[in-house]
Amino acid sequence: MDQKDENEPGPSNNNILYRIALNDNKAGMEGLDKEKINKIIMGATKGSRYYIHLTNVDQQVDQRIEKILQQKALLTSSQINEAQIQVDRLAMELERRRDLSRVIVHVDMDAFYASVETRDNPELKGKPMAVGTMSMLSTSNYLARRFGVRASMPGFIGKKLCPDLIIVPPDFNKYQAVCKEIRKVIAEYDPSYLPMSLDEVYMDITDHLEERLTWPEERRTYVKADNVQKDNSTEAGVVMTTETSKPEQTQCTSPVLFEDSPSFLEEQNLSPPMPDTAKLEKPMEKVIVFGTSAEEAVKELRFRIEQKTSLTASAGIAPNKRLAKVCSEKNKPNGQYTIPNDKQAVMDFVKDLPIRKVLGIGEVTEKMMNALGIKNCADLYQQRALLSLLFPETTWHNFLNISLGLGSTNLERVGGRKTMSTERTFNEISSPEEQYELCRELCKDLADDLLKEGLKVCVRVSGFISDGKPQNLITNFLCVRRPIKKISLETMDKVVQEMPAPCPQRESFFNQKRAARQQELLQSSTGKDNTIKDQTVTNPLSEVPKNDADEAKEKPDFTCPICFMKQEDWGLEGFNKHIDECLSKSPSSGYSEMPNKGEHFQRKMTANNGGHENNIHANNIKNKIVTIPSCDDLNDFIIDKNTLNAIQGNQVSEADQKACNSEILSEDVLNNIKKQADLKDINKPTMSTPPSSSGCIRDSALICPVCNIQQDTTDLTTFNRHVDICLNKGILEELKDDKKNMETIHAPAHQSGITERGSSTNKPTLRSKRPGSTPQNPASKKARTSRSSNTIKKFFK
DNA sequence: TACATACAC
DNA sequence: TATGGTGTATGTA
Repeated sequence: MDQKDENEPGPSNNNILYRIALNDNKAGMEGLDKEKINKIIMGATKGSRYYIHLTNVDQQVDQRIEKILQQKALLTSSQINEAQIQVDRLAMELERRRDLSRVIVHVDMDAFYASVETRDNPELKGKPMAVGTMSMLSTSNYLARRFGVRASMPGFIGKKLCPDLIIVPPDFNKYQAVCKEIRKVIAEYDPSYLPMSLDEVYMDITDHLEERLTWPEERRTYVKADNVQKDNSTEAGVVMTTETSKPEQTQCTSPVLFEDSPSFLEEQNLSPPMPDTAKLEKPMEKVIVFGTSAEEAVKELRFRIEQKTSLTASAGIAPNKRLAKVCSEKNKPNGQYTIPNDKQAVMDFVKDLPIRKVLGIGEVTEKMMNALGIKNCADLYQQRALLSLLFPETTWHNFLNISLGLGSTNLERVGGRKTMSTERTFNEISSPEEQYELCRELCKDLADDLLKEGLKVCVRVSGFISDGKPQNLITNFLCVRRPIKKISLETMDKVVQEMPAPCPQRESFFNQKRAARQQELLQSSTGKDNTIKDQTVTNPLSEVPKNDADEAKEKPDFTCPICFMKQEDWGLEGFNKHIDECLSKSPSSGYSEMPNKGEHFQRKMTANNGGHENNIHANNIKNKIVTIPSCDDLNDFIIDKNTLNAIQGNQVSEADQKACNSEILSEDVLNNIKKQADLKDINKPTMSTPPSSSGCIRDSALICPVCNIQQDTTDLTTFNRHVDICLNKGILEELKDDKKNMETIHAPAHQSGITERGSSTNKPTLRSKRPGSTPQNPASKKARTSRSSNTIKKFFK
């Protein structure tokens, strides 16, 4: 491939440069030397893992395209004609329902993070800067954009493009504070605005406009504030009598946004139209009267934001969210664009609109569409019948809506957050210690996040009931104990001070070994190398003996989980070989009896169970993590067994010496327990624990931590059953409440004043304490459960 | 249901 | 040296 091709990115090219090359589809990036910039980017990218990754991903997309083209080739004209009739029928129906009654505004702050940083640090003025890290830039200022530096570009490439680039680490607390100020202004125009991120909101100003018509002029009149950063005097009607502005203050275009790029904007004839009200355009004018139209109202809004924060915003005004979003990009920065509420105006606008400009059409979709000869919305409409035959219903319906310029006017946020997750990108790590360390970090982060959100985690583990199957316990215990040993202590410390030993139940090392061996036997004739050893090495969580996160740091602990012999001189290979041998010697049942050689472990379990080693069994272990919604926000989570097991595994900590049962309870529950029993004593290893008693409550009366009632039993199983019922009762009560809410809550958001969604992005809804359970999203509880379990579970796979 | 993919910011 | 983190929606096996 020659250089020329490589520097002409485009989805139709059969290379991935279009993914890598400068995406200049951003305000402030017009007229750049793309060839030069792309050469630098390519130089920094080619051959990297990232490049390889992109190549792979792109190949998959190409395959999809290939498939679609094949399907297309098979279509007959009669099929297409028939589809055309169906699709047009739907199009007519959609047209009939077109809603042109609302005035929707999308407000988008210009280079938000970068502008905030520059505003707060005058030294950055006039210099190319970006907010982010060497790995990733969140945004760049307009001067940096002239070098090709933009958001979603790694900082090190930014530095290559612009060696003087200053990279400022993000300060989200600061942005949040600014965001709050901005939203206060926005709420005056639409208390039910819909925040999408810190720097973006949708508003419906229809009601405001209606009301605005009745306002006297004073109410639409503003005076430039003396200090744009202190805008307490910019309230309409107030500032008229507060002569705070000074003659030297000129028309207030943002000192932050434009100080570094005015000439560029002039060159491009993109001088910010803001505010283009005649009076405002006179530099020395102090008093500004805004009109009553949508445009004027939005200009006023942007003016006030700028007065208050010294930051500029751009806006789009249109009959629906989709179009408003496109419009806000149109005259960025510091501009606005309007599509009147008129069908013809909408269609005219949409006709030449490149599909990629539409929210939801990304690189992949664009490439697929291009392969079908579709570039803009007119093409999209043209090909509607074909698309209906090639794509799933939801997808082609969406395409049809896009091509007709249709979109939602609903600013209600459906439900609250559905998942919470933590992830980290890391270099290849083969060391188990590092893997576990990462694992621990992730757990800790997630637990912290859960706690920050007011979610409480309740983990309950109970019962080592004698049933004659001790090996399950042993193998599972060994499997999970070490790898995840510390994590839980670190992650859950904020909930509970000390954790007794858990009894993890995830797929054991032993089981995995056995399964692998069986598979190996099955496949031995095929000659495939699918050895246990391989699995041992590739599955970090099955690498029990070599993965002791605590001990391996000092020296590897090669204690065989089958025979319990410890041999520090073994290498990994030797160790695996030994395990193979041991496994091949072990009875096919594998778990039917305590290994004779297991003295080491037996000793531990003897200690754990107060000397009742013969009663150590595990098939009755109950593991649960329930994260209970706090009284004031967010979701409930029910984390699945595997997750719990993993976390419990970490909680083992000094499990060898401690009791095998544990309870990790919510703070409230824990407090209850604390009142009833001395936790310090509870967590101390004891040799006098009755075999069936919980390690947590063995020295005190069995008082249910949920209902707080003393149980008339000393039998742990019975007790646990009771606690189970109690916990479930709680959930059932919540479900009942939800049902009640469904029946009683109907008032639309705007009827109840400022709504949650208007007040905070992070706490998405005020309408319900538990947004996921609101009538808007009755099924979300289940969904969340599944999602949350997935996200955590992934860490332990 | 679980997982993969696409997308946004 | 080096290409993020978090969340949602949707399709598919």
